[in-house]
Amino acid sequence: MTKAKSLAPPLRTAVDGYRKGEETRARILDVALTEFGNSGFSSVTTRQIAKKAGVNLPALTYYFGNKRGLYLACAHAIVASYRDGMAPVAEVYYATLRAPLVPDEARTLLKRLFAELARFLLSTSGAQNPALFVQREIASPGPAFEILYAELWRPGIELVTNLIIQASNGLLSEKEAQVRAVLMISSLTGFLSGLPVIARTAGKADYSGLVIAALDGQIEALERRV
Amino acid sequence: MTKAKSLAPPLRTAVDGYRKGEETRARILDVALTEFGNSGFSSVTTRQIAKKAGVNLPALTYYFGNKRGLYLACAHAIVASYRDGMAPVAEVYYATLRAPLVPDEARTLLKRLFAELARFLLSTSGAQNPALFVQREIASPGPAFEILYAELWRPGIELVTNLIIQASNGLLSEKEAQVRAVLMISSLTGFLSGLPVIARTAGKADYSGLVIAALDGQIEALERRV
DNA sequence: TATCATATATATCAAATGATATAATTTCAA
DNA sequence: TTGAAATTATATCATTTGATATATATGATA
Repeated sequence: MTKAKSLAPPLRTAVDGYRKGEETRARILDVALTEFGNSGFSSVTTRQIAKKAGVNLPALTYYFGNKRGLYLACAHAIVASYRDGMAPVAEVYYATLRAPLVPDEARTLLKRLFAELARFLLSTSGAQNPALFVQREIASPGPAFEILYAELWRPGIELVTNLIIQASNGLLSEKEAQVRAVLMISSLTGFLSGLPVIARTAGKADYSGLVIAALDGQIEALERRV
Repeated sequence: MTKAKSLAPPLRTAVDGYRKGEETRARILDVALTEFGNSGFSSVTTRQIAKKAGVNLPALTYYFGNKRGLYLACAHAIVASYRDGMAPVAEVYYATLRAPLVPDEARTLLKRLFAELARFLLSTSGAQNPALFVQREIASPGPAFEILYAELWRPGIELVTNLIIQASNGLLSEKEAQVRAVLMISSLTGFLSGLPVIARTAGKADYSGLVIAALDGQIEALERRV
């Protein structure tokens, strides 16, 4: 019964194949990340991507199956990139879940976490904007929602919520802390979306310092009293 | 030379015409606001809108010229809706620009402003989500960018920046205050985008109280010392 | 160098989509 | 009631778009 689809392309993975092929694959993925990140799934045409990547249309099919597959590959690449970029602080996650923290420790960890995140997000070189990609997918779920939700959003919110609760010395309920977590993270990604618009009037600059300072203020202001 | 395009449809406006026509127009606009707001310009097809509005395809052309025209009409409707919804606080805007304020006054005004905004945004009934519409258009400029930027974004940021400067008793520079303004507003709109996802785990609820409390905390924490 | 898997290119398809010409119907005022 | 303006419906077009069949070229390896 299993009709062998004899002509189905081998669908290059990231490991096998010749060197040049992998380069092309990477180039396509790179362009796709930029385009999808800036404009979203359905605004971008496969032809646009092919053209900007300097390949012809069937190359996308050859390497990624179809448009959706390419989009999913972008999502996976973003998850991996976050993993790498946030590795220094990732350990914090597990540390937090293991032992309870003194409020001031939690506060410090929160600050470090957000500083790292802000730096990572604001530093992503060039036109590529993974945060926008994620934000869009969360705001209106598309093909990559489940991945990004499960791999980035949920664990991120959970970690921050957890730290906020501990920083507030238990003064904030789970729900209150969660709201604050979402607000803080959203403010960062939202800031990134607005950045080109801000630069429009205020000029380009390195905002990471200012953003981190503002976030530190927010963290410092978390409920303290017992 | 001016060739009279004799057959060009009159392009119904909101004022003239028969009653039933205006109702149909409103119905189309309503559906468009929902669909565009949830999925963005290019994800939504004119057929989808026509179907959900219970009209046939040429009706969109008849009332709005083309897809882009319909999208722009949505943007204008959103601007008008904000104007109405925020009218109670709009006066604050002009008051602020006229006379300088004592820091505590500015703080109070900021709180009132954000409370009103949060209530307005979180209360928008049903599936319609104008904040998402605006956010998307700011993040990746489309046909309605100029309108929304000039009518909502810029004045909003300016007002909040202004108030923050005054609340901080001049301790914060224009740029610092602007960053904080963008962060605070972004956190709100970002929260809205995330709301359906939050409800996924935490259940539906009225979050406006919690959000307002969190924002109040942020405002309270603005630099005070002289 | 011969050979075969890998990679790129050409040409084309079918469906979806925005838009329009045009016909039928409805509404309201005279 | 009637007639013109306003509204709704039908049928159809031209592009765009994602995708594929298929041909050619390239690179590794025996």
